[in-house]
Amino acid sequence: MLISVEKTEIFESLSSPQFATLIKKGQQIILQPKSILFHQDDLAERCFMVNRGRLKLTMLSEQGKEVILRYLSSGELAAAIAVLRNQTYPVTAECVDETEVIGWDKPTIVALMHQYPAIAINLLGIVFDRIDDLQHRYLEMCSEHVNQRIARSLLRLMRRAGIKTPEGIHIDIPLSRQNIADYCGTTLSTVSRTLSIWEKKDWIKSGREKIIIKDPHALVLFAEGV
Amino acid sequence: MLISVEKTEIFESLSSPQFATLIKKGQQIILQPKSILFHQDDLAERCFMVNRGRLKLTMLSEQGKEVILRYLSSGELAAAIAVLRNQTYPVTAECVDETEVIGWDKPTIVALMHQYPAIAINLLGIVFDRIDDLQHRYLEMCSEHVNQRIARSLLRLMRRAGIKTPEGIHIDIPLSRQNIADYCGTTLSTVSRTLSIWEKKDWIKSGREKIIIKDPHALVLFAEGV
DNA sequence: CGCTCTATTGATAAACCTCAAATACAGTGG
DNA sequence: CCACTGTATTTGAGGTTTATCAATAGAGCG
Repeated sequence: MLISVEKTEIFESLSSPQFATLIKKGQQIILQPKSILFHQDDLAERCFMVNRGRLKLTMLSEQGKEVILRYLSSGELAAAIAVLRNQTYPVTAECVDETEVIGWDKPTIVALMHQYPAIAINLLGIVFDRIDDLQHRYLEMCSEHVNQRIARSLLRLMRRAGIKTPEGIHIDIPLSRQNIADYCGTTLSTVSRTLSIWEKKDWIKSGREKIIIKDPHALVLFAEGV
Repeated sequence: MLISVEKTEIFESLSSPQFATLIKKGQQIILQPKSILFHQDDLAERCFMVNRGRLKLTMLSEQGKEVILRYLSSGELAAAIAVLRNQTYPVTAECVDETEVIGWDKPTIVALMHQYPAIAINLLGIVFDRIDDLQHRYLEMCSEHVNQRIARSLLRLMRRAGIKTPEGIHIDIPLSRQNIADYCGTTLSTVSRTLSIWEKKDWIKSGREKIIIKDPHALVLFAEGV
């Protein structure tokens, strides 16, 4: 298995032999695009680390509207805290590309945490980032207009999955207008209209499920209401 | 100090002597209503447990709009994860009533976590609840109409701070229309209008900074879009 | 009783969604 | 290489929701 300590967020302060033990105790799973790793309201029996590919984490409202919470890439964890509780987890994890994950069941991960307290403490750091991200997005949802939120969403996705190209920074996730709408709580039409305007201003370049950001600075200013 | 293990969320699986040690290592602080325990973008140098009274956790948007993240009551923790990172924490904690907290500085809390791994693991459980709450509210913000969100907010506050009275369930937090608006991302006028309607339907009874819920079931049905 | 803070309510405007039709694009099989 | 098919995207018209502004009424306090 091609897993390095460096690319993981959870095992930062562990030694290599400790890390090897952890991976050995987990189970490798390979999934096809669009398959579901775990489903909303499943009992959280295992937690996972993405090793290759990407997961899309979503929630479904009672009216059936899908909301995207986050995209996870290599080294990131899913259901890591949920597994510690004997509860269901109201989130669905769907593969965007072909995706490889390592899974640990509850007894294993709990035992590992007791054996290496650093894991739990690292996990707290990771969770802090999640809360921070969620709180900021919650703040934006409460206080900003749709197209500001779209700008911030593109910038956020760019920071997490951006690849430099001659044309600009390419967001390396297949993102439809609908996906962007689900990510920032609006509709396909509104996203499409907004992106059209920005494309005319040469701030972005977009295609079918593809976004390239040509002028991040303009988007930042726009998001800040300038 | 009047602190019991039972009423705290963090120290659940600790023995009483262990618990006593923890409290002894902390610092007791008593604050007047409206005073600020920590301010948005302060460096998180201590974490706190509320022992008496209530804290209001808020964030401020770039345009100056206040958003209420949560009200904390006895036994709940503030800045508990932020303190583990050497970072600022974008949240303000303001006292609603006269409030007593216990504070621990970073070296102390880190040492305690290494000494008693159960603390870090309990903390993960608490943090899970926070994330769960935030995710649900984020979902609601993304997918529901204002008055559905107001209904859910009242129900949520009722569950966390409700007191049974002959008239109905009283939310034991001084809540102005503006507070409710800040809690669910809308405006004072909209909240006032909505509550007026519900008062006429006899679902609630409200006064100056006071809400009594007379028919929770009606609100639940309304929130679910029935 | 007057002062201040909170709440109510109306009128108006802006933001945004919904619905719908047309167009562009990628992949497939002939 | 081209037509075909299923998505994805664009764009318009119209309506709903909700914010904004503003003026009035009510509650609590010294």
